[in-house]
Amino acid sequence: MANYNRTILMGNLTADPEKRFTKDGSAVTNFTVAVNGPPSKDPDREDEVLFMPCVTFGKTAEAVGKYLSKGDPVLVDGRLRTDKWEQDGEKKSRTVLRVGLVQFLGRKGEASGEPEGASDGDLSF
Amino acid sequence: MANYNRTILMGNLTADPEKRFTKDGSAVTNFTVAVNGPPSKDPDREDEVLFMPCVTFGKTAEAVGKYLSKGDPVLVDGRLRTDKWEQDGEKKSRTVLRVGLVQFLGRKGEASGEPEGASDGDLSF
Amino acid sequence: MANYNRTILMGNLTADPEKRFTKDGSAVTNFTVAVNGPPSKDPDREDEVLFMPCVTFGKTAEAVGKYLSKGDPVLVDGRLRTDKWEQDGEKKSRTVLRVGLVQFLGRKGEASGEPEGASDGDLSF
Amino acid sequence: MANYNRTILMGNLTADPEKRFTKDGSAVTNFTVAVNGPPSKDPDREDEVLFMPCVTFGKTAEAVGKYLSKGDPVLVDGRLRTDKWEQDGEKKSRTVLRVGLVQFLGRKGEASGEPEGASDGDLSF
DNA sequence: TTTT
DNA sequence: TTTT
Repeated sequence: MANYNRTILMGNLTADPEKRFTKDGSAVTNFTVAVNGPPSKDPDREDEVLFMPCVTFGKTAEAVGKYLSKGDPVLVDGRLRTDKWEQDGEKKSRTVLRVGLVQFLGRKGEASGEPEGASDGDLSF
Repeated sequence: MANYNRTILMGNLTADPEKRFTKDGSAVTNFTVAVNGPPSKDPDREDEVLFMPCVTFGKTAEAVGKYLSKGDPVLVDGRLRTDKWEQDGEKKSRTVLRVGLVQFLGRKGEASGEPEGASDGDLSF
Repeated sequence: MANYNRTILMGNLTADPEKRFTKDGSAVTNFTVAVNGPPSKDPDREDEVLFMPCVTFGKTAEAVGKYLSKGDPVLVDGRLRTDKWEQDGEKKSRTVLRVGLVQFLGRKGEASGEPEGASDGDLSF
Repeated sequence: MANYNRTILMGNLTADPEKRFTKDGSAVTNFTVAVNGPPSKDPDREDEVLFMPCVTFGKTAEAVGKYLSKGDPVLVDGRLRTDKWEQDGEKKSRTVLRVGLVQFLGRKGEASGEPEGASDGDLSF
């Protein structure tokens, strides 16, 4: 059976990333990327915004926790996953992006030509 | 501000697509694509599956409604969007894929070499 | 038969774009994007760089010709195509990216937080 | 500086893949994928076809050499690279896709629903 | 819950 | 809610 799963987003962090550690000591970092759609032509409709919850692991998680903060622009590349859990006996689910590669695109409102780096999970050139 | 939004998935329809029409007569078709992850190594954890709700519009929506059904393999290419609504006074949201391009990959369990077509939204070669 | 063709690159213009017009008056703009690979670990090997020749048409071509110049960072999204021609009786070919969407990512060495725009071919959100 | 490089193609092998081994014994497999564009509306112009030279390494290269042959449909995901060499004192270059992930989509003209596998480079779900 |  |  044929399966493929790839998402590429560019946008801004809605808040500082949250880093935690698993029992075996490896980092897991969560953050949300806001990706704006085009300005709506209809003045009564607000612009479309995608708020995408993201997770990273390992080295990438370390880098994200260390270098990114609220408002920073990033490009993320990863695979979508349905997260499932129960809350008050109710089944809940949401789509999360498991990010393999993060490209830092500068700081919030700062120079773009230069200072970024890449946190390249396992996706080498 | 820099934004980009692209998702490419390959998987199978979880059910027959649901076609409806807007007031102005254009088609809107909803369906869900199941994308399997790799078989889990841990026998106690079930395999990861992504269930991605998809929407299509216009000509693509017509084609999807006409040619696809439960189980059929497809490749979809589109942009993610956060859908928001209220239910019993509670704010709800979920991520939906607005599909621009659908590639039919044959019918459920049928020959793949030949019979597919493409429903190419506005994304021409 | 099933076909799909998508390329997403982020890099910098190697030179000012070249705009021309077709007989029917629509714009065609050519440019090349340099995409750097990761720094080579082997000090004797030079870093990998991709030089990708790109073409754009219509409104996107106008915008590229007007707003981009040598060194500017961009994200491009499009489809690859094999260009063929004859030179001195020899058959030549090369791969070119037909760009549908260009995201301006600021000017060479300039602020990134703000001044970019998007030239969105036919790929609406 | 911000760089990103991703290509996703679906098409058919133009010939049997060619496997060789590096001095250190790891496999390198070359093949070309033909990706058809939409049927040309102009009957005098032949349809666009992309012929993309691809390389794979390691485990993926083994799998490609073992399971794929001329005509087989595949999805490939990777990064573009400019290959340079000299021929008769002339500098030559061409674009090649360094494939990280290969999805087998069945055999030439065979059933698609079932028999494929994935050769997942380092790009796990 | 949200970013620019 | 789920597909192969």
